[in-house]
Amino acid sequence: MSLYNKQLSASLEDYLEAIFVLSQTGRVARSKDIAEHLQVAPSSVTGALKMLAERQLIHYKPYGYVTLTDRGRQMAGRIVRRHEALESFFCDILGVDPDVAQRSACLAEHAISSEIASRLMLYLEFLSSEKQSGRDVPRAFQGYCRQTEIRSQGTQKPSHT
Amino acid sequence: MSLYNKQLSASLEDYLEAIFVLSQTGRVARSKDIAEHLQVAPSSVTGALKMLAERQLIHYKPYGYVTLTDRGRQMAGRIVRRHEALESFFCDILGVDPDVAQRSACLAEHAISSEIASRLMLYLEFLSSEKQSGRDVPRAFQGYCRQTEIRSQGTQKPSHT
DNA sequence: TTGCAAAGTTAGGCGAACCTAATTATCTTA
DNA sequence: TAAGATAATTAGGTTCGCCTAACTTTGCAA
Repeated sequence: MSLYNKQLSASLEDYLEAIFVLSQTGRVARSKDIAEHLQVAPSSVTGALKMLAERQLIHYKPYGYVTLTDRGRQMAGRIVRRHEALESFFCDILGVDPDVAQRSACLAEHAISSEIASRLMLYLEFLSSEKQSGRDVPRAFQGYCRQTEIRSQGTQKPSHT
Repeated sequence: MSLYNKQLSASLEDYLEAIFVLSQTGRVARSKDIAEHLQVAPSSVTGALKMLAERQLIHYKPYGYVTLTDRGRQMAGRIVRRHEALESFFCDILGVDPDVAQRSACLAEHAISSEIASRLMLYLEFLSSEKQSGRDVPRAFQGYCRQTEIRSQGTQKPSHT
């Protein structure tokens, strides 16, 4: 009846991801850093850390440093890879503004199943291999987008600038 | 200070979408139908309908039928198109199980920006046009997936069946 | 070494979104 | 047309995730 196997909410996934990311750049993840990274109040972090500790995803003692358990690092890694795959797809394939891509990836990473995540990674790999074979799909798509813009020139409603 | 322009939560978007979908199949969307469609208790529907009415997205009177306003239909349409684009991408391009694709689309539709949504639709269009020109990218990807499966045959950890 | 600033936690409260149970309204049909 | 069935709403409660304010702990500097 413990929380050990209960799956994480989107919010807790964000905390776990933040700890992972911060652990990589600086050496330890402090509450303050996590709070800043996620733009929440420090007291919200405390609550989240307790939840993650109950699930044995982090080592946590009040007033102490936060580190990931093996389990936690594994799970955080999955989330980060998911995020990166989505961000890369939005930005590099769809050609969306990097900042927008980052923000949407942050939300969508909690929404897609693991089956979709792994397929997406494979798809990105596939497009890379295609490029090496001289078929640059993203580039062709860029061209298609430009064409479409031109084709729809006259059909736009007039802008108010 | 009204809610008119406040943007919808994921949950309210789901209700709006359900009303739209139900209005298309049967003629009117009853509370009961919405509740069944979204798998929530009828009393939850009542609360949501009040919120949507405050935002002038539906016509709602207690015990009466629910219909979309023009504004509501417009917004619901955007959500549905988003959903369809995601579902199609997951299923037709990535080759994921239709049921899984449907479920993830339902969640991800609330996560992606409108810029990404329109780009994704354009990308699907692009792949169709490519197919007509004899370049079937999804099919090539399928082949790539099969290859990868074969290549990684020996590197799998043994299954316990 | 003490004493203050910074960091972290606890306490208490709020809104969103759901639930169950009880009540009210509407519909149907005998 | 009146009663019972069905649908919808209200009332009240739970959980989650956040907040502010007050407090405690820690660490650094004089």
